[in-house]
Amino acid sequence: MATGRTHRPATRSRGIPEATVARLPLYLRALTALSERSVPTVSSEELAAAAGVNSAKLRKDFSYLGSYGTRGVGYDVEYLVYQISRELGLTQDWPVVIVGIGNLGAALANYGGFASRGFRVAALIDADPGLTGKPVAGIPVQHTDELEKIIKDNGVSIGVIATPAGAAQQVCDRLVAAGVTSILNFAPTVLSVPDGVDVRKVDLSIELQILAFHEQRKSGEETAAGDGALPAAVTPRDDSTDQGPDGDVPAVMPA
Amino acid sequence: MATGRTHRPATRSRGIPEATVARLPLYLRALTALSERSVPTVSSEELAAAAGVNSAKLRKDFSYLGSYGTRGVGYDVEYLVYQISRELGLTQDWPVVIVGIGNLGAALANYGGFASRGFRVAALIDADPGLTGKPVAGIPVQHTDELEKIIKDNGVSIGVIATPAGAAQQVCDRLVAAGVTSILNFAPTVLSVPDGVDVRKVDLSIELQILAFHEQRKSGEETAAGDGALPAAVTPRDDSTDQGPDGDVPAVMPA
DNA sequence: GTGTGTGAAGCATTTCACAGCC
DNA sequence: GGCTGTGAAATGCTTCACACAC
Repeated sequence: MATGRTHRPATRSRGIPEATVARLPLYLRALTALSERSVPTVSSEELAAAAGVNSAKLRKDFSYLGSYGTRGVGYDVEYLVYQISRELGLTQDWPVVIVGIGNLGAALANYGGFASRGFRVAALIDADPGLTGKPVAGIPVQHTDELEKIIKDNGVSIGVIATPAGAAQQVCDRLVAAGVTSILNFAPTVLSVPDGVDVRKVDLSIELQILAFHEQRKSGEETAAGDGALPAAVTPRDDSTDQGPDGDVPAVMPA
Repeated sequence: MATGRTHRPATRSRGIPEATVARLPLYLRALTALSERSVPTVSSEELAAAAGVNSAKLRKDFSYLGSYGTRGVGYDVEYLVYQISRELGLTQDWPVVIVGIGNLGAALANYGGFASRGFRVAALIDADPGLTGKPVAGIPVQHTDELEKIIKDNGVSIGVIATPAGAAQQVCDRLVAAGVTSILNFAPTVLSVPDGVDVRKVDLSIELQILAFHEQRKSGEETAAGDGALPAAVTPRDDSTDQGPDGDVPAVMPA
């Protein structure tokens, strides 16, 4: 439906809730898989299960994008893939630089999920001269001295920091000064950036700590410890069909 | 699905809100840094800045743990480190196995943040016989066939999956069957697990997509594209002093 | 009948703002 | 006087439940 009204409805100018934005990539991944299997349409129930959320949430999320479904039928897979891609800005190609080519940086460089989703690794950068010129994932590593030039020549606006914590802020400052306005930070440090620059962080040890917290309460049954503190015991968290944590948080990659 | 019951009345009594749990590791990291510099006390304002959140939120978070501060003064650094560590279950040692020793698995094995935080890499596991016996981060890789034995012999309850997406569910099933009850998943797939098992996921391409979404609206403006319509705004995001994207909810999940 | 789209209700989290203790 | 701890208000997110379109 589109044609007629397209008003961006309602949702007021602000747009789409952050929580919804964080789930769009999940829907997109599930839809892409369906698309590859040539499935023409899906119901909110099926898609929700594939994405690991519940259907009411999914329908609500989609309602912020517009009315892209057909009552009594479901959603057209291809059409939704396109709409979500567009909403996320993936119909354009984003050049990305990865700074810090250690184990993690190399893992990121090799991550296939980039290219397939509108991202292109424009350059790999490391401060170690010994790495300069050496190819990683087919791309030669360049020295940090070139950072500013690389950013400018390639029109890079998204940078990934995979350096040790001690170097992160400095790298961040240089990226920002060179024009980067979105940063994905893997270093365990809080980065400070000027207004207008977005930072998202992924911290492996934080995720593990959160798991440890819940793990601790499972075996500990008595609840008691101390005083009445824990809730009931065994079942700690919730219930729904959701799998994702996400609401936001962290994020990922495979290798 | 799930459910039958549901609603755990949740966090009632002493239960700590998920959003708070997700921030405790941040506070702990900031406090550890202060501790290393031998700083004896901090105010909520200072600590909040170091952790990248605002002070009201931090005080509220701490209020769920108890009254560990001193009015007019602030918090005792060492004491808080201890209390938070205890709350997170880090005063005990958690053996962890990493399955899938590709670039990412190797990066995780080498990640120093583990050992320093109550986690111990008990074993590295990979399906490639060519890797068996080869040391990574000083630990010899073991073959997948040994998975169940390793889990049991070491009393492992937390597993990290860093395999390709196609192998993830299978690995997950084996981990769970062998007794693992918390899983950190780096593979871009939704895992299904029985009730009582927590899964957290980290997905790099999702994080990048979220950045792309915001990036798009910055320069955006012209926008147009197609039919839809982006809102107008140039500056969409944010505001506060927080750095994390997080806002979101974190994640745990049962399944 | 079937499954979407969405007000309205229900919860959770954040922020405010100030009383209370040092 | 300074800074914590916390009710209460504000905001944001999720779930419910049902009218409506197909």
